[in-house]
Amino acid sequence: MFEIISKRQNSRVGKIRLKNGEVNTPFFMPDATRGFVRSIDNEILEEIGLEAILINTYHLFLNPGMEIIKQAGDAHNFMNWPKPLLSDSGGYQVFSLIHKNPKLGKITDNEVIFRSPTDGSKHILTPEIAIQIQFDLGVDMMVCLDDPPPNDYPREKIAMAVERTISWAKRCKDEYERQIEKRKISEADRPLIFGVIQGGEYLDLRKHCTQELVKIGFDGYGFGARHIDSQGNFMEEVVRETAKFIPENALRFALGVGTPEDIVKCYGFGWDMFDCVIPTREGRHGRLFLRKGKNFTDYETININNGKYKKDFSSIDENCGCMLCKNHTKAYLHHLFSSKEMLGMRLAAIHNLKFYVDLLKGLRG
RNA sequence: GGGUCGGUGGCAGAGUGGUCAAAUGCAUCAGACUGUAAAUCUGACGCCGCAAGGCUUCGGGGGUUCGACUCCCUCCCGGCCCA
Repeated sequence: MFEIISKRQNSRVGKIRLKNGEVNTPFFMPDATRGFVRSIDNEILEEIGLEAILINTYHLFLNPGMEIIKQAGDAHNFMNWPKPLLSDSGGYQVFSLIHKNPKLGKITDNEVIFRSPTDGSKHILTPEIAIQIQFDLGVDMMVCLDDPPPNDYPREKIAMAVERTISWAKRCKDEYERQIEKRKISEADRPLIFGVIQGGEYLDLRKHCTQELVKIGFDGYGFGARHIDSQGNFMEEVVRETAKFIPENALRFALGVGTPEDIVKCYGFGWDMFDCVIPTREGRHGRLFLRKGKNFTDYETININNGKYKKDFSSIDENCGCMLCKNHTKAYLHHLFSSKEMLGMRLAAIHNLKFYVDLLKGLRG
């Protein structure tokens, strides 16, 4: 399923063959958390050159709910995205909702109880349910439910989260095998399954977690929680060394990574897969990633909201061929943003995604 | 001409004797955003100062008062009503 085509030091270029198509590694997936990349149609995502996108178990489970998705067939049919999909397990919501705001739910060794921030309703996710949902979504790659604690938690709490993540990973793998058998899925069509490595900033915990997950056995391993420390600095050593604990023939997924420079660094350390909200969210907020030359790793960012762009009729990024750069000036994009016109946010998000796609293409060589 | 209501910071608009350099919204100027509770959030926004603090403000002028954006007089300007 995963084939390494070339290697250089720790990094590698490869190809994954999945039920719904091939994906060249390293690659970046935009987050279509609720079944859509905000403001951007799938047709444009394909046109930009994206080969896979990420959807979220928790969010789709809540809305529209699995009944609707099953009626449509699966998530590919529902979204009309025939190419590979990866679903995140809802583990990140354990972090972003509950760890950050305990009122929004409760984590026990057995399950996660979410309280919907919008209507207060209760939703339970167990490792088994998370896997069942992901089979119903019909994705090409799925992720085990995990417990990602904030990096500034004390060591003993991080260690607890590691043990919980390992035990949930085992339950996920068991459920995965049950589902494969029950649904009579062939080896060629089976979705890949990823374990998630926790351990915060502690390399020994990361190592222990990885080793235990490898014992269970997964197609790929994700670097979980956050790859930046509580001060916002890239955890270079932990991210670099953790990659080395993962078997070479397994995929290495740097979850939630990241800025272009973080992605480039992670790639150098041997990570193959990335996803992040940065290009779309920051685009919507007016931040644009611009190449400084032909070399995509040399870039700068601008905030198109800044007053200095009001009369700047220069092109946005001469080295980009996206619909924004082909057709419009900085002054015009500034005007769209100051008018709060959604077209501006949309064009900026499209541009940033194109920047990411090209960056990854550049890494592949 | 008579009556009446009103004139507050870039705009809109609170405030009606001290707690007011003056609510709030908008605009403006910046910043943040990393497996999406995010078209969101944060800060600045009279002048000087890093700050403590100081200085000058609520149409103009004059007055009452320990103290006025708030009360009185007058002038200017605007809305509405009557002639």
